[in-house]
Amino acid sequence: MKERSIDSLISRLRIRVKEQNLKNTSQRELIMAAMYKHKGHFTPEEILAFAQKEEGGKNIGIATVYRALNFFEKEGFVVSISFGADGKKYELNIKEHHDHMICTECGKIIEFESDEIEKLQEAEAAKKDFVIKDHAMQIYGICKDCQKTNKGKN
Amino acid sequence: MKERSIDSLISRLRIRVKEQNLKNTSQRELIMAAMYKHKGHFTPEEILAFAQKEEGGKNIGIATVYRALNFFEKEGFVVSISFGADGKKYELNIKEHHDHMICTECGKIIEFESDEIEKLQEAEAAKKDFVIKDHAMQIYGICKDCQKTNKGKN
DNA sequence: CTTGATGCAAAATATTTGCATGCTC
DNA sequence: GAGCATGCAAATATTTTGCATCAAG
Repeated sequence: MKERSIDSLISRLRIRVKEQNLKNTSQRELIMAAMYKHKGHFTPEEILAFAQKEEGGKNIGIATVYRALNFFEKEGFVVSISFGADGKKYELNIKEHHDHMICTECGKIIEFESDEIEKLQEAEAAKKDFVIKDHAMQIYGICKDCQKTNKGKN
Repeated sequence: MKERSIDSLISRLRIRVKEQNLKNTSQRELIMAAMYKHKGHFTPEEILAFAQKEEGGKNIGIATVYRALNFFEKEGFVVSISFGADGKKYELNIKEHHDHMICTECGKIIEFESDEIEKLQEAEAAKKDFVIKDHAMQIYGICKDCQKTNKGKN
């Protein structure tokens, strides 16, 4: 499971910004750095809180987080995942593979990877002349722990 | 690609309702029937509009749609998918497989299925002692049409 | 200096909830 | 009849936007 370093992420960010004749800002980089530190799936509000704890991030506003996340998502730095009542959550896209099992009882997210599935995805995409930029897979079900506690259901 | 009939869906709904000592209502059934007719991915507002066009659905409220969708999702009748700025969309879960390719340029959703991926998902879940109830897979990228129109990008 | 980005607050959306009343069972 | 579900409106929550100002290039 190869991961990118924060440095390579930031430099990729700067490249993408430059390519589009936009301006680089410390806020956007702080938001990315904050997401890098707190690996996982978070709401924009949570990401804001993390970013504000970063050096120099005291007064970042929520609007900036939304703007940054939308940009990151468009550029493929971030993926969003939504499940049930939990709303939309964002995660830095730093892993080679990107798949989740989500427990519908407790909301726990288990990550996994499969090269075989990856290859089959590429094969399916090729059939439809579709160029893959990113992918996400969610398996919904009952995790090990909840199977124990939740016998009589269904 | 086997699909359930609307009748089997409604009867499954009634069973789930009864099991939980809830009460069956025409609204919930109308919402399900409306989703069945308009196969695809829709926002709660869109689903409301469809349901209101159903016989006897004139004055269904948006709150009822949200309540129904939350119930349907909890019970596995419906899956939600969220991508980029498009917000959360719901789809009746009537197909055996449930996978999507989403074009990040035009938002088009291409459906596909793969038994092999299905089997691998089961294998992965087994490794983690996870009981699959449902699954969803999204491949993000550029569709055939947008590849033509959009040469110079990236 | 030009123009994109930010922070703030307001606006627009989306989603949930309280409550009186209607319907199932 | 008892109690869940509904519709409506109000309350929240979420996300976007306008605008004055800041700051990158």
